[in-house]
Amino acid sequence: MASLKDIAKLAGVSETTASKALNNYADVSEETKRKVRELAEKYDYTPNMAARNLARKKSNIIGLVLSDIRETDSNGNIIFRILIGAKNFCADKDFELLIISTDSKKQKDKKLAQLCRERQIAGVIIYGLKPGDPYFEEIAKAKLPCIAVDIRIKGEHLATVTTDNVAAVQEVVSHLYSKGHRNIAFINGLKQADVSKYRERGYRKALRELELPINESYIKYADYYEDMAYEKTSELINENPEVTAIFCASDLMALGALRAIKDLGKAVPGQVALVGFDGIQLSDYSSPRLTTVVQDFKEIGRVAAEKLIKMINNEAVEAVDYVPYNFRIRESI
Amino acid sequence: MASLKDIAKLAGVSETTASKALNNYADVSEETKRKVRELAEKYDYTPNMAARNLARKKSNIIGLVLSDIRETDSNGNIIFRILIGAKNFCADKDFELLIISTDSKKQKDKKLAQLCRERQIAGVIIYGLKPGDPYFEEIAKAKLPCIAVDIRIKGEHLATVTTDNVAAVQEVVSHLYSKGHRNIAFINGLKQADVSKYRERGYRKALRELELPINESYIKYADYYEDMAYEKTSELINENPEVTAIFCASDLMALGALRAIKDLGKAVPGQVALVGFDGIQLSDYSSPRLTTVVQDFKEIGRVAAEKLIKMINNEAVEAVDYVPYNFRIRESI
DNA sequence: CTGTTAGCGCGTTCAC
DNA sequence: GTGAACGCGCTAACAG
Repeated sequence: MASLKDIAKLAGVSETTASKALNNYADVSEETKRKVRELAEKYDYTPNMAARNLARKKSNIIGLVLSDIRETDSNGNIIFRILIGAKNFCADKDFELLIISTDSKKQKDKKLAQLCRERQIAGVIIYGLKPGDPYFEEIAKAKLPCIAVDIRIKGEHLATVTTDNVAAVQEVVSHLYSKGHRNIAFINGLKQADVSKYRERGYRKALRELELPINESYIKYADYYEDMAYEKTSELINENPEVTAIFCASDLMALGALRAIKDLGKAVPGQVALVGFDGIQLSDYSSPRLTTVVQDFKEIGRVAAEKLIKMINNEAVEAVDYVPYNFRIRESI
Repeated sequence: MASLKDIAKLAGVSETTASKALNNYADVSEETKRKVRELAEKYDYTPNMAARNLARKKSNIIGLVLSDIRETDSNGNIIFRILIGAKNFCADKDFELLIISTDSKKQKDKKLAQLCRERQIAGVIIYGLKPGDPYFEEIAKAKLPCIAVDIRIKGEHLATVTTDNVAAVQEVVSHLYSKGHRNIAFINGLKQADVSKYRERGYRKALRELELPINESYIKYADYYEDMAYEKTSELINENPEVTAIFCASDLMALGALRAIKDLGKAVPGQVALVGFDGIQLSDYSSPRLTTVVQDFKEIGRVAAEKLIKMINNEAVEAVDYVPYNFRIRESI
């Protein structure tokens, strides 16, 4: 409960001097500094950040904007990992990370800019926003420093952090090819999502470079739902029994695909090789254990926070940062 | 960027009147209120919470204190669910939820009270603190309103939210008994943890009430680690081949136990029935799917936030709240 | 009903 | 080296 005023009084100096002493200003005698600091230590003094930010007209708070979170989602872990990565970095830099959870409805009630003003937020990291969400447009227009995870938005105050989806998928497909597969199908996620587009781009590019024909009936969209992936996979295999490998744009969909393949009486990896994407915990516990592209979400969160803080400090940053992924080969291929 | 001052100026009234109008004070004419509110709406005015809290000498911020979080932990999801539950409730009550992540080292550097002062935190929810952590003692002594999840700490400013572990385990054991099992073993977690104590109490109580002998060699401690559970289970079964049912104090340990049982050439549930605890996502994906006590972590988070806010408002609350669990019977028994 | 004064806890000129 | 004065954005107590 000790305030700067208390410490100043105890030290027999003005608040100004006490403040300067604690902030290590050059124009305060060592003797005074020592005294003030001792007292501060003794009484567990800690500056009130809100008051400090108010006075400095600055803020050390950044927001993590999450849209439509469902705690039951398999991606709960993904969000959590991003959160931890960002949080840890912020802690190191004496920044505060505030979670802002919204949904499409809430976004109509209050602008992001208002939320940020209300909470003194200097910049935001966004994850999970869908095209069409009100914030989506607002961010592009506003001048709020913003890092978009997995979404490409262009602008002076905007930057992106993501996994190199194109390269990752190319690596997957090439590896499948090298194992002898020639009929490689693709269960993609929600068509509108940016990541889906890039993953599909990687798939098509890989096939072209390998001089394999692109069979449009080999591409299905299961919107990142496990059950939908089950259905689409059944469909796929019934229509194209010659398929020997399936790449899914998420592990959860791969799990759905796995069930479908088994239910069709085919063996994984014996008759159909299966690859997922994300590297969620479940992928390591299925049987067979899933070969997948492990994304480093914690690092994504860290890099996002790092870039955002740089932007807030008016330092230049790259428009897009790619965080290394890890193609982890396990039992399903 | 519009401030109260701006709105007041535009409306041609004093800041005070503008403030009163926006906060719906009775002693402001409807006419003035309307005018001020219109302007506020027009310019997207939102009060700066930090400044408001400063002036009111109150805070609408509560902290969620998390210790030693590892994003790779299976309990990442648990923490996340608690977080969402608490967050949603806070959002409804216009409270802010701030995550405070610490570890045993950090706890030595800065007291919890300091962290809270720094961030204007009115009260905290703690989860995952271990006995011996510096904060543990501090919380008992300090006067900070505090809700401990899964930990019993007594005190005026303290309360607990948890699952009724004793009852849950009794239900598990009784059910196993009703299925004909008489040799029921127990893989417990970290002996020092509060939840472990209560789960063990439930186990012993159930056996007593069923008039089954308590065989101490049926009780092992695997500290909530999957690998350790694997070893302890192997040990258990080798020493006591007559065991036909094993209850594990966490799903993750149950997964380790499952591997052990299979590796020993026994079938689940054919030769050994297996029950877990927690209801993590993995429990629903193992084969066989795990029978388990599903804890409602989101609700735990919600109740924790609700109680804490009541305490902050000086309302009376129960010392302990039990959040309903769900004994979910699946394939492993 | 409205405005003046004062202050929350802190940082920043700018004289002294 | 030091401190008085002022302001950050807002609210509370009190006059008018």
